[in-house]
This record gives sequence, structure tokens and C-alpha cells, in this order.
Amino acid sequence: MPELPEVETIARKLKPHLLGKMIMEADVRWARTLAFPNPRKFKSQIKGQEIKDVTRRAKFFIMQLSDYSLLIHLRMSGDLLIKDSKIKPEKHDRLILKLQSAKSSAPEDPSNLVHAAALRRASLVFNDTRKFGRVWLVSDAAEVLGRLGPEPFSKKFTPKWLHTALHSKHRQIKPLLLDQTFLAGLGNIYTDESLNVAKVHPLMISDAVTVKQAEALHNAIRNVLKEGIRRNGASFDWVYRGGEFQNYFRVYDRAGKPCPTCGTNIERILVGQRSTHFCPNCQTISFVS
DNA sequence: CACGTCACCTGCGTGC
DNA sequence: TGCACGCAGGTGACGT
Repeated sequence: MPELPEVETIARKLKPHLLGKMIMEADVRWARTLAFPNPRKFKSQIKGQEIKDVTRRAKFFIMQLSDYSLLIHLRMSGDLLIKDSKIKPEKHDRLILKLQSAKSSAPEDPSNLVHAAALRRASLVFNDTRKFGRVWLVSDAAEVLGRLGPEPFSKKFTPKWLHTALHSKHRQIKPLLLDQTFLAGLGNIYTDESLNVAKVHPLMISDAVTVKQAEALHNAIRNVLKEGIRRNGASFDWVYRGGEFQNYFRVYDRAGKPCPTCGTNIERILVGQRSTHFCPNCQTISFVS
């Protein structure tokens, strides 16, 4: 499910309900959810830790604890929600962190991420149907995040940086944008959307991108991600409720439907085993390799 | 270094 | 109805 806007949305919604709470107990319901450390150490180390901050880096949800960083990657089907500890765990709940009761009442959240009744005996629940998601409890977050590329909203990410970086490689641009060590946070949806807005063909070779195209792409990436966040991310099927961005896709999942710019039918191709959607009229390419 | 393939998992929609 | 198949928002380990 989650790319940068979905994780950002989850972090923003959960933050007020988590700050200052103490983690009383961890229920590890699927051991391999823990990338590090093993369940025994995880349980003993996380017990009694206070949640000092809730943030995001790339597609990682991060909780800064008293002595550790807790990192959660939702991969394809993960979700985080706050539930009443009294409610029976669901089939796909993989990790449950029981929280200390609130000292002060957190603001009411009308969305379905947080059930009002849960606020008194709250648990943070990691639900993950496909079991791809992973959790790390480490002393230094850089152990996990060290190789990530820049954040799209950081100062480092400029049109000039993007142009230079694209020219330092000789790769198809779509798989390169999906590479988290190149740029952090884009996934299949937002990459297709950004390339369409920038009018760049997904198979274009990175070092052929012009300065103007790099500027357009830089703009498109920021604007598309911003719109995704503004619409609380994209929701699909039964996974991740509450987002609206799926109603505003220009190309993603729209094969055979008209391009919003020119009306040409959107095409779907495979690029590096990933479904790729683009407008063959707006996103032209003079050569492929 | 760039790219293809497979693996990790479950569940849903489609077509026979 | 049953069943096989293809598909899904991500990443990492291989081999060429």
C-alpha cells in the first residue's frame, strides 16, 4: 500500500495519540515481522519505553523512544491503527503495542484510524495481510535508514541536484525513481503520476533527461506528493481506509481510459516487473536505449 | 553497474 | 460453485 503520502498521513494522524505514552507490553503475533531484534529481546527492550516523537523518513514510520528508535516499514499491505486493548486481535494483526493510559485526553479524531473508545486503553496495532512489513528496534536509526536517498521535500532535492543525479546514472528513469537509495519515498503510483505530469516517458534513459525536463520532473514530484498528502493518500480495496487520492489518478490504474490532458488512451506496460501507466501522446521518447 | 528473475505472502477479481 | 490464474501500493538476494 504505502508510499510517502500514505505513511506521512498515518504518522500525522497517530502522532497526537502516541506522544508521551509509555509502551507497557508488546504482543508479537508473527515473529518474522521483527527484522531486529528477536522477539525475546524486542519485548524486554521496548517495555517501559516512552514515545518521545513520531516521524517519517522515506516510507518508514518512526517512533523515537526513550532509548531506542522503532522503525516500521509497511511494504505492500501494512497498516497502523490505534485500537482499544480490550478488542480481540484480528486475523492479520502482526504486532500489538499496549500503551499506558493517557495522562491528558488527546484530541478527538473523526477519521476511522482512531476509534474514540480506544483512547482510554489504547494499543498501537500493526496489521499486515501479506506479511511483507518489517519492524526494527535499534539504538541508532541510521543502521536502517543509512543508505536512503534524499527526501523529496528536503533542501537537498533541487532541480539541479536531480539533473546531476540523473546524469550520474545510465538507467531507465522509472526504475531509478523507484530506487530508494536514489530518491526516497516514491512508489509505483506516485512515480507514474509524476512522470505523466512532467511529460517524461517511463523508459527514458536517465542521462538523456534535459535541464528543462529535470525541472519539470522536480516540480511534478513535489506537487504530486503534496496532493497525495492533501488527500490523505490513496486507498485501495480493503487496505488503508480514509484516503481520497485514488479518485484523482491521471494515469495509474487507468489503462484504456483517456489522458486528462489530451484524451489519448492511457497505456499499461511492464517496466522492471512493475505495472507502468503513461500517456503515449504526452510522454514521448525519441529513443529507448 | 544495470538489468532480469525469483522469493517473500495473502486475498480478490476474472474467466472457464 | 469450483478452480486456475493473474494481479496487487515493496524490497532484497541472486545471476548474467
